[in-house]
Amino acid sequence: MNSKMESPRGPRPSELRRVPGIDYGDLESHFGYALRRAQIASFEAFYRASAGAGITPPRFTALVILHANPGITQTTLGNVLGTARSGAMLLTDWLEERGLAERRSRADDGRVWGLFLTVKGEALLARLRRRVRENDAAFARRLAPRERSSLIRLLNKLAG
Amino acid sequence: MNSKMESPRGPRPSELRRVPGIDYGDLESHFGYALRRAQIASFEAFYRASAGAGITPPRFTALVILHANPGITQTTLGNVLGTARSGAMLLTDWLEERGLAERRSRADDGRVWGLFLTVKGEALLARLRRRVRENDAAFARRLAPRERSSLIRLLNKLAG
DNA sequence: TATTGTTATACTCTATAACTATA
DNA sequence: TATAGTTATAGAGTATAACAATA
Repeated sequence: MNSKMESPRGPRPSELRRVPGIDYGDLESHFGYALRRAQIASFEAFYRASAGAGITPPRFTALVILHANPGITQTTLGNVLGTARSGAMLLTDWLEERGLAERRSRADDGRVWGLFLTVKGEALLARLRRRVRENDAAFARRLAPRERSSLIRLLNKLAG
Repeated sequence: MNSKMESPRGPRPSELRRVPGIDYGDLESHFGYALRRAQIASFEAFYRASAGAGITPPRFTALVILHANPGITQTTLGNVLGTARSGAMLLTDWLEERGLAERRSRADDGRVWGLFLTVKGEALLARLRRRVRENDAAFARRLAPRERSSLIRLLNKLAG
């Protein structure tokens, strides 16, 4: 791991742990609140796994998508990530500056770039994938095996 | 509802819907990704319910907490919301400027404010609570009744 | 005309650090 | 000394709008 950490400032996952003596009202019965709490907990787990590489969840998603869909355009990447074109551009810049991805011009359409992971990008993804998976598994260990598959299924059903 | 909408710009929940023809790799099997997708979907539902009032999920949480814990301090509110003191301050300012909450000095400790909802704040909370609950229920209708209680239980177990 | 990538700009959220008043 | 609130500042993320090149 590199000892030079990126972005020591800026938004990191907050704690959102229970504060003793506080009455949370009916918050616990809301799906929105329960999802928010669980997602923040999972963010924490992710950051522990990817600390030092500067890889956030959206960036990790971009690496996975580029690996599985070589030659994808920036606009499509933005659609997958749910961001505007300009955001996909900044993300692509970030990856390219670090030599993780590259833009290649495409003969069939002069307007678009095809995006590809570099060898370095593929290597980082392979390393991260292992650690993220381990961390995801460790995080999920709070549940019984049957509960885990049940939760994934329910979440995907809920997300539509 | 007021026709004057707040913050027409700025971050709103993005879509993050499946893009046809894209290979998502093993993203679906990650808890982090499934949680993120489900949470964004629930954000969308929340924003539909609270559109126009400028109430975000953290602000709604603050209203609920202030209602259930009258006289709470800003620092404690920040702990509940998982934000720094300065963030709790800005949130309190926002609520106070709109006449939803007020700061009262406390005789026992000159350093702190006691925070309270105003009559207007209580009224807004009552209205929002109904609509948020309805929307939460509509959102959850994608699941069978037994699945809903199961999901809430699993999420809370996961969040710790 | 419509779309892609780009650039410029603005806004929200939230963190850190230093300051003041009080404990 | 420690803590609450405050203020100032900075940074990340992301949106909108306008522009040039290409379809």
